[in-house]
Amino acid sequence: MDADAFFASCEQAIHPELRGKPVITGKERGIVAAASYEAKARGVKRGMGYFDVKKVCPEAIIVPSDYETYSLFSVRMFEILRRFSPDLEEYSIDEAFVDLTGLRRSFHCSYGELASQIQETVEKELGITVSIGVSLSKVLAKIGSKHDKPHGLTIIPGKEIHLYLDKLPVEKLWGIGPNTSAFLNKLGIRTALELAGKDEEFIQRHLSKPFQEIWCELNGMSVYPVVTESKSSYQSISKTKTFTPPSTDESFVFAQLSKNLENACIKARRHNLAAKRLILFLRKKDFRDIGIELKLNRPTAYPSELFEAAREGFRQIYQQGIPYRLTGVVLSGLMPESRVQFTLFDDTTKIEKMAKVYDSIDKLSSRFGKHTVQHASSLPTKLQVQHEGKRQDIPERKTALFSGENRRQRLGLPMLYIKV
DNA sequence: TCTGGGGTCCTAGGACCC
DNA sequence: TCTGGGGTCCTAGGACCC
Repeated sequence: MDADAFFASCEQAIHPELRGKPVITGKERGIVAAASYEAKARGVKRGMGYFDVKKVCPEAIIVPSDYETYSLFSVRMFEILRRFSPDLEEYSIDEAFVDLTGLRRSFHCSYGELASQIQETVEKELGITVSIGVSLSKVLAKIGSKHDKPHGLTIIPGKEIHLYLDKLPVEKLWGIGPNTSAFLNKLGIRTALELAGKDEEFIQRHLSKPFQEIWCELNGMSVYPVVTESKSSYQSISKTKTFTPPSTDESFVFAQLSKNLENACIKARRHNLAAKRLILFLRKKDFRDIGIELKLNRPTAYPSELFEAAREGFRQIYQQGIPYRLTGVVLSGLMPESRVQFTLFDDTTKIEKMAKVYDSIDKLSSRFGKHTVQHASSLPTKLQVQHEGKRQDIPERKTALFSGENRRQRLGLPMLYIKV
């Protein structure tokens, strides 16, 4: 099951005055996150900039994304599905896989009728429409759900699989991206049916595991399980930010990185996680990335423990005079904070102090808003305006430097700016 | 489609070990 | 000191997804 234009539909569900109108979400990002079908009909696409949106659809109503509301709709949607089957995979905020096997008996109806009931219930209770595909495997069900949108219900029985794969280009398949499509095309395979029709030996010779699995699924052999357990934790946490125009200002670029690092750590601490590895990367104007992965002495989610490594890593990847458009950090090798052990050589007193500092920072943030206290190294973020000739002073906020800056530096403690 | 942000998993090859 | 054969772990990078 896949909700139709989910974010936009949620907006229309709670704001009746938006119904029937071209609605776009993602105002805060500057690009289209979701577009209602009214907007899509006028040529609005995901990822479009608003300049282009205004051209094709001047009457579009653009609203900021409201993730809390969408999550609420999502939760309620999954609750409805659970009434039908406990074997539910929450695949994304607006998509789910449900294993209906065996349920014809208890509901006294066919799988198709069951799906139809699900669809009606969601639409009646939540006021949004969904599309459903019913078939023998997840890949086939996904094809079905996309086959007829919005408000579609497509059943693909084993005998009719070929009818749905025939006209379907391989690049439309779930799990096959531009690269594999190009490769398959070189092998003379253009449609999903051509891929499914190859024999097993051919598939094993030319393709790696993920694509062998897709081949099985296309042929009605289910190999992807419906994963019932909800994702409890993260493998990695990343924060990236694009800035325009691209910058050659080293301190500005590092400040961006620093800010991302702070944000990633905030998220890690919120989930009580500590990272064993830190990845830094910069994206050049031409969209090529350069990055470095650093092993940390101690799993941590405290920026002040990471800055030294980050500075060194940054020094290694940063090239003078090259314009960058984005910085990113990834915290990986995550483990529960409670399982972090001290080594013989850790300065436990210092670490405990640091823990207290960050605990306080997090408390202040929850009371007064994010970044009430932030690291000084993230501050040059606001100095961007130099491209127009002169630097502006730190705007927006009046800031005061914590006294004792040098002493804090000596102690390896973070420097703090306080919003007044 | 000249391109935003946050994720996951797989694979090849090197380092190292017995 | 050189050699064969077999295995594990780690890392960089690729490919995809929403």
